[in-house]
Amino acid sequence: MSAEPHHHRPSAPSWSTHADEALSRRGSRASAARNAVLAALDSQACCASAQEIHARITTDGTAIGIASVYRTLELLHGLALITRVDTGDGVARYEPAHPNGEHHHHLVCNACGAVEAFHDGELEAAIHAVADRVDFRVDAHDIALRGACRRCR
Amino acid sequence: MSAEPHHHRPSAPSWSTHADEALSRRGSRASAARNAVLAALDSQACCASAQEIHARITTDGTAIGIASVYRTLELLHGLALITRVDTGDGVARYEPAHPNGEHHHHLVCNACGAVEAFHDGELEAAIHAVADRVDFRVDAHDIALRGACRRCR
DNA sequence: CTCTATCCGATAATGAGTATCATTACCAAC
DNA sequence: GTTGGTAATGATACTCATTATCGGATAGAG
Repeated sequence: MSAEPHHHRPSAPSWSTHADEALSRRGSRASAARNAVLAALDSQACCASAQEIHARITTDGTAIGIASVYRTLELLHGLALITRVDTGDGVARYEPAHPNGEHHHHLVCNACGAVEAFHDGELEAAIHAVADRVDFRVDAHDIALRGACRRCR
Repeated sequence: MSAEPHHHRPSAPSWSTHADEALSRRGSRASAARNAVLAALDSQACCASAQEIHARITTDGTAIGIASVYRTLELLHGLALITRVDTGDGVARYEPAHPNGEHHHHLVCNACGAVEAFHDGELEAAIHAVADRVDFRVDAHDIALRGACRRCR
């Protein structure tokens, strides 16, 4: 296992480095397709669909098959390295899952489909309280608030 | 606004009656297909997909087209008479939305796909607090807790 | 009863996601 | 450096939920 490169770049604890390591540990091999998907995920602001990710990679000059995007996303999701976000339009979107458990939830505009992120500590606390109370082992939670964004209101 | 019928029958304030009235008010016509879908929704325990609803109606001896099920669900959803539940398996499920705003959320088993319902007042309160704080008009919220049900744990 | 807007059901089209499979390429061992 | 086992790739065929289309049926007002 190679040592972690302790660079002088504070702005990039880089989720993709974390993901890369987890994949290596898992015995997965590096490849152009996988690197491109990791890089795309790392640089996206919020969630993105498989096709959006593929389009961006293609635009950036790397030609990879759409199947590889789906495969990589499935693999990453299985390892809990990315989170699937379902906005209700029949398209799965994904975003990096940070190892410290830090995460956010989404505001979905019913009119234009825009997605915004928010975080709220009390909401998280309420979720955890419920999780302790039910007869169910809760591993994750998805919350979406739906309505109208500022522009569509 | 008509008075709420204060019957001696606590088990049947009947959502479908409420839905029927809302549809008539809207100028929609009654039909065998629509009635069958309303009845199916009214009698289901939790959420059901379009195909499940269609299968049940067919089994019960009424032959209607699958397109009518989708059409009716779309109409009802547009009037906020039903709620769409997305469990992440690419299939939309629906359940009656009760006029008093009473609703529940879902526990989804990642292993077997089972869906259970739960309700929690504090969670609702936390949601409303967030809704007031964000720059977004929040009309509805979806919450899904994912993990393993008792049998799959 | 007639007329017309609405709804119906069968089916074709759409589109996201998955399975298949021959080929390619990583990488540990030699 | 070469090699061999095997995972990964990409093109494409496929599945399947959902939507669009369209000719015919029907509710329900007048």
